[in-house]
Amino acid sequence: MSDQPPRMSDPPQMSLADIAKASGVSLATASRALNDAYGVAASTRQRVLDIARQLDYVVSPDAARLAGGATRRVALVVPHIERWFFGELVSGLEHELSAAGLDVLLYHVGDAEDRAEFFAELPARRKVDAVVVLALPVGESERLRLELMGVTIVAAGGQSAAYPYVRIDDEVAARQAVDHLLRLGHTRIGMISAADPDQPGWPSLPGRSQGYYAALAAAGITLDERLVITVDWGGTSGADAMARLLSLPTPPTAVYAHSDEVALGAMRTIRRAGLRIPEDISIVGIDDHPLADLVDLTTVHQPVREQGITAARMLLGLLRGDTDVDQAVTLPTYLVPRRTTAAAPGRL
Amino acid sequence: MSDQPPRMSDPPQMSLADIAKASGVSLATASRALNDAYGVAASTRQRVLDIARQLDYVVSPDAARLAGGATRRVALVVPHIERWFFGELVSGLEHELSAAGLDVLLYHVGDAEDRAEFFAELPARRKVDAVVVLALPVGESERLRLELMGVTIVAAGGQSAAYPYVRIDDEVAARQAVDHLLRLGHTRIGMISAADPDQPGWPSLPGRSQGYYAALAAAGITLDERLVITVDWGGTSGADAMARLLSLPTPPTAVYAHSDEVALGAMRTIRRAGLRIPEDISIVGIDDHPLADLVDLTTVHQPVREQGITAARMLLGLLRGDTDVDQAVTLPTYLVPRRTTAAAPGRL
DNA sequence: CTGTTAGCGCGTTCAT
DNA sequence: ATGAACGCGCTAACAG
Repeated sequence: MSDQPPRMSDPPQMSLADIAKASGVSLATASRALNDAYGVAASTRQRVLDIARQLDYVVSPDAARLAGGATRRVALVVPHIERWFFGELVSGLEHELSAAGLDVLLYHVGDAEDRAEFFAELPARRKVDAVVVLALPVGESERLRLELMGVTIVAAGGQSAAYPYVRIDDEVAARQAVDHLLRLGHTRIGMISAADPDQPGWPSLPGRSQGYYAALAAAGITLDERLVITVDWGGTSGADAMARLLSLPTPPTAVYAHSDEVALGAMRTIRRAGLRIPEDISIVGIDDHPLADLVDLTTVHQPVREQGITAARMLLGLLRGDTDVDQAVTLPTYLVPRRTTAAAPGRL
Repeated sequence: MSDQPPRMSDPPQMSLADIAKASGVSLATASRALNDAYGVAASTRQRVLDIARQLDYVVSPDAARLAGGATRRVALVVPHIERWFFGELVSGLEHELSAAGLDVLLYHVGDAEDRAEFFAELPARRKVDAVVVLALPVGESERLRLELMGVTIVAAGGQSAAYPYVRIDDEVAARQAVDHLLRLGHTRIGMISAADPDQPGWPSLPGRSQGYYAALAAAGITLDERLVITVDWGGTSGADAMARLLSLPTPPTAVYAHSDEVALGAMRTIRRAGLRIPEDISIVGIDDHPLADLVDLTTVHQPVREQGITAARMLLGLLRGDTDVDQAVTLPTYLVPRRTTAAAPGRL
């Protein structure tokens, strides 16, 4: 029942007028103080701020917005919130954004249809000051629509359109994975590529395919197209893809998967086929999913939460009008060797 | 205030007044029609609705709220958005809520500190019509704070305080897991319990411990307390706990873990110790995490996304003022036997 | 059934 | 540096 000593505040309704009166200033001055605007004596501002905090006052975003101010809201547009990668990204973004006093609106856009609807509806109502697009390609018309409404946009966990972005270099990550296999002496390396749900057959992360091609080319290995399989994202698909790889006349001695989840599926297929990892077949993924550590999967680590945090800070800077914000950040990735990769059979 | 350079003077922004005029009715009537209120001729309502849709008009939540209406926003208070369980729950909630035209605000409260702050400041105050608390125990003092917001509250993925809830029965799930082990002839069954981060040493899901105790008791097995280990949630902790279990004079022949993630960690320890699963040790988890299937982990399935969907519908009903909404829903769980459990050693 | 009117809480010109 | 007044877009009484 009894709360903390000094933190007693339950007036459900408390308006700017209240704190203005309590501070002995006018509404306008109180407003300016809270908004960090020009033309307020430092001492006055401080007094208002103190009173406001003491009274546990928060401006009503609704009223603020209506009066022409900012909404203090940011929309996160995310394709698959149930996947670890996006959860982690959202976690980082939310942390920074809410610390800055911004509210986070979550919009889950699964397929292209959801997306079209989102971009059609959101701008019309000016519900937010900014939009963070998570690893989602944004079309040109969608971009214009948003731009027109004057909302700031940032891409996190991937690059899209011409927005400021925070990402990793997928091609580099792919090369780190494949080069590792190459170094171990593998020459017959399969790739299980994760497809874009909206564009089956095409990798959703093209860089992760390009890195594979580049690595093979650099090693002077001619591509065997039968070794490349593109499937839906997810473990089950990975398992199926691996089965196809194993049924080849000459199966690969190593497999590179676009993601750890896919790699895990492949591992199950390999083991069920009675083959050993890494003695018979090596496998490497990308992401460094927390479970990768638990299954001893060799993978390429990418800093996911940090991408979210960085994107949030970038956005905050943009919103603040800073002129020196770096609008193109690529975070580093690195190989994490574990127990699913070893020298090619008969080569040690 | 600091917008993009060019101030667009072409805001396709239209108001209720516009659609009222276009429909040849008054503001009030238009409002009533849009809000599905009583006392509007069906024909009039239809006309207004048609015009509104045709003009791609959406009411401004800000103005609506300010004028005393609903915000059409719901807050999701979630502890660990990066974990699969919560992502899935959020996904289900978001889907239903946004389908009903509600916006979703995300409040991530990680540790006890976040939580204290959340409940102290109630950032969601006056911003939402309802809040959904995700698998988060709400204390009495916190409950009072929440109540202060004067909004509808629902608990999803767990029960908390006296709010309407959707959950599974953790004790039943635990019994399904442990009974399975018992049926296989195991008598020495260890438990790796996942602790509440805020209250180390105590299981965050007490029912999952109680089910274990109940199952053993029902089987007439006296509890060996050394077989129960409580660790932080997560795979690494599971691995550590398993190591302790293995170092016992007489290690268990089977292990029941509070979650699949924990079970995965335990599996790694078992395998690294040179023991075979399930020949030497059986292991079972709870959740049916998508990766459980990929590692052939026996577990108890719980419908996570469905809990989110159900909670959302419950909330919608409450908001709508329905009188016949079921405010206490417990969804069923079931055992999914896979390859990590087998008859007790020397008993087949 | 429908129209009129009065704010909701705040940012913003204008004044001073 | 500060204050007074206006209006953002909408819902909620009240009339009619």
